[in-house]
Amino acid sequence: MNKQDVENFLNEFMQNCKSYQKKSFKRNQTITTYIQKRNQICILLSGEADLVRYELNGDKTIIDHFTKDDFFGEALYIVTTNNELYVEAKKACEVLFFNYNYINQRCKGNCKFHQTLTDSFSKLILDKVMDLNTRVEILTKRSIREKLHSYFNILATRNLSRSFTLPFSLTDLADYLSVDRSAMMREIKALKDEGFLEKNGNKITLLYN
Amino acid sequence: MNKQDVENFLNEFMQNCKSYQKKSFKRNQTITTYIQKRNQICILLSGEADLVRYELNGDKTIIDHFTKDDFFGEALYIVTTNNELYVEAKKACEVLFFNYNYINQRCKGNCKFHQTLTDSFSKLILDKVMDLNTRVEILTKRSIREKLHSYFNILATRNLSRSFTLPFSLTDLADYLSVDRSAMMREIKALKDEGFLEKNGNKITLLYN
DNA sequence: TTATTTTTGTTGCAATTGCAACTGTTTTGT
DNA sequence: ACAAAACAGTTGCAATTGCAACAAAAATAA
Repeated sequence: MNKQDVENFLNEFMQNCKSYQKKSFKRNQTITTYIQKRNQICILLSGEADLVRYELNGDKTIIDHFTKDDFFGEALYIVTTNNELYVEAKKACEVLFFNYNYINQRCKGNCKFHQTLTDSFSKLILDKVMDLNTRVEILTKRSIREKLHSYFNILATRNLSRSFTLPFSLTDLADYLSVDRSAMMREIKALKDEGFLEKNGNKITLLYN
Repeated sequence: MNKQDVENFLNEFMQNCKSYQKKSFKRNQTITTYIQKRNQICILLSGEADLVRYELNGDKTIIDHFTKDDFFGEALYIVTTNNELYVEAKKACEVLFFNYNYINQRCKGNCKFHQTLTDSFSKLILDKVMDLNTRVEILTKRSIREKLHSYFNILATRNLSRSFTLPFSLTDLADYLSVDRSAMMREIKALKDEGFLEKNGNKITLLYN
């Protein structure tokens, strides 16, 4: 199920089924928290949002980054720790909320769109697994340089080009890679100086294979 | 679906369905690789195995650790990079192989166990998502001390006790946390000296809340 | 049971990373 | 349009981490 499929499906779903809520959020508003066990599934219809964790020492980690048609919710993020996680709108967002229980249950009207959702859900989850595996792949790299290299390669592959635009700010990139921002900037500068890449604002071009 | 459920299900499955292969492996043998796109799903019936990646520089990373009734396979590990991943037997293993396509297809005999598998699969995947989220949670911690703290807390929570046995050797723990072994040992020693934990071989007791 | 391999435990030293503290630029909100 | 906030870009210095190289203990294989 690709992004276009998701979009088509959602349009049909929203026209035919009333078992969801749609809400709008402004920049910096909290869309949801992963504290209460609400079995909530959310789909981002427009805008951008981050799943973030704040440590006691003030460190912020961007655990995930969501764009149009991404889905999230505590039903998809079950851990054994009791950290407080927030989904924060980075831009104005429209979000669809519904309950995970619906996914494996028929709704009262035996609505066929729930069935479609059920059928699609394992594929959506597999996408989520892929994202998480990618994230783990990057995070297990032992140096900032390797993390950048790994992440940039993934972006280049996705973009089918050695040029690509970073999906978020450099500040957020550091949080995503879970490294200090200034140390990351230093490393990016070194990569530029050594001729491994070119950088124009948020646009990166890799100069190696 | 807990471990007991998985076991019961597998027993029934294996008695009633022939669309799988069962193989045995000795210690250090490679069970499978994640290179070819085989859509293979594997279930570990007995023994222990690791999903590992070898970097060009020789670094080894333990991406995942499998014990009885865990399932794995490249159908569950799709990334955009072309790294070679191996599943290596740490002890003598028995493994069940079948194809992911079976999961969303009826088999020729319209076997009801495939249906059960289909129904169970999204739950199994959710468990996988949980594991991955936990892994990301640990890996995003910025220091070895925080990584250890985070991981030990998870083990303590799972074990419902502040005492627990590490599920793998200290050497492998370092690979799992993606840090240098000697640096990790130094940190464990510091934690002992500072009175945060006690250690007896692979048994750890946390002395804080 | 003995030899071999793996694991544990340690340490000095070098390299990397994080921290703090700035300045200038860009973006956002009113 | 202007003020405020966020972001980008730097740097010195301290702390942490990784590397290399051991010896001793434990586990495994023959």
